[in-house]
Amino acid sequence: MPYTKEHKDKTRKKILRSAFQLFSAKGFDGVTVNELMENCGLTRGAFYAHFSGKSALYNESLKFAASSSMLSELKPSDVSDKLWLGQLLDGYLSLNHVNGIRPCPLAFLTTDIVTQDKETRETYTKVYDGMNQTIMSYTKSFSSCHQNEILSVTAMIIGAVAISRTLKDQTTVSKLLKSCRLEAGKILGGI
Amino acid sequence: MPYTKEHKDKTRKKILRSAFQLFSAKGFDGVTVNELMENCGLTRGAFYAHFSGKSALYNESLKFAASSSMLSELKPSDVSDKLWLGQLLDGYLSLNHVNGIRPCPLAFLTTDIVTQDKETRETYTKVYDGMNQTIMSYTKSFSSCHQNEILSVTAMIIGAVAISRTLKDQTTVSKLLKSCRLEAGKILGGI
DNA sequence: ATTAATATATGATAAAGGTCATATATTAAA
DNA sequence: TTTAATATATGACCTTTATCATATATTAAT
Repeated sequence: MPYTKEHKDKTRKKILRSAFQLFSAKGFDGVTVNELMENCGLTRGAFYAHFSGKSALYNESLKFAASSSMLSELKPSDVSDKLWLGQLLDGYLSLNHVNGIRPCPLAFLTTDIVTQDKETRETYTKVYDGMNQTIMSYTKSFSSCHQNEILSVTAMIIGAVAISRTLKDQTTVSKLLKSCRLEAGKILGGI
Repeated sequence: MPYTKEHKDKTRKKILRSAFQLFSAKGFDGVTVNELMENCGLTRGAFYAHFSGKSALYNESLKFAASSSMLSELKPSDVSDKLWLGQLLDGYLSLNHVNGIRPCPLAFLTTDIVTQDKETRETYTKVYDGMNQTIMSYTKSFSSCHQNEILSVTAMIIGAVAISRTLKDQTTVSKLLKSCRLEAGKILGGI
């Protein structure tokens, strides 16, 4: 028996992390299996011992990213829902996020998803539903919280980050992020 | 002198239209010069008589799409700014739009833009600025109109359309669009 | 009808990239 | 230290595709 059981799992995770980083930065077609593997110190040959193909990897990396995302982080028990939600908005609408620190797949892969296979699109939909659920669950405790408000805030902040990535001028980006932070806070009942 | 002078220009426009339709549906890498040209009844060889390459075409098709977009349409003089803005929001946040009738490049190409060349990104930025300008100019006449509100509404409706395209379930999409229509109207001063 | 200018088509090229067959390297267990 | 199981690397294949050189087709003007 070669290698420990954890070794393969670690490599798999390393590939997933690397994959999401690259996919979110360059899109499905912008990433080659070659660079992906070299990015984690391996060569392309090893790839097919871990995943059935590039499409399958994309889907898995999306799941992986969602589970390790900002929004999946669990709230410390000594922080109020309202405060926590405010912090989530702050983090989501930050320059760090736009510049690729723990990017949200919903905002970074949006357009790319449309051309992916059924499985991947279903994953994306689940992640999207999850985001709405998360925001709703925190909002409920301090606001009347209509569905309209949740859905529109989600669209706004995903849109804000997606657009921000296309803009070069950081001042413009900051203005956009700040504006959305403010208006999103208002919609959710004054955060 | 073969062909009329208009002929080349017509072909060019035909290519641009075809290009934007395809690029917005499948992204830069998802479209081949071959299919693009066959889509307008020509073959790939003819392409290089009109554009210097695929990247240049992408940029040009983006400009073309912006100029023929919903939001560039000029308001009939007998319609109030407020009413017109409401109609713009209705059209933008409609199933027709999501399904590709005169798609807005801002919402359909968002992620794709990040990996394009400098010129294309600059074009995209201009189109984005233009959208904010347009919405602001209509809003000014009936509302105090802070920049925060404009920027957040733009992000919201672009986000809404971009997300809608990723979702298969039309009921979910309708709910999302309706929600954003409502909240965007509120933010802009009750439309 | 002929011609000249130009649009379009065809064929070729070269590079890129996903995938797989096969060879090599690694290491836990005997 | 040997071995067996498995991870990784290498080489090759085949397809796809952007681009360009060259050939052909088209048509306004003569």
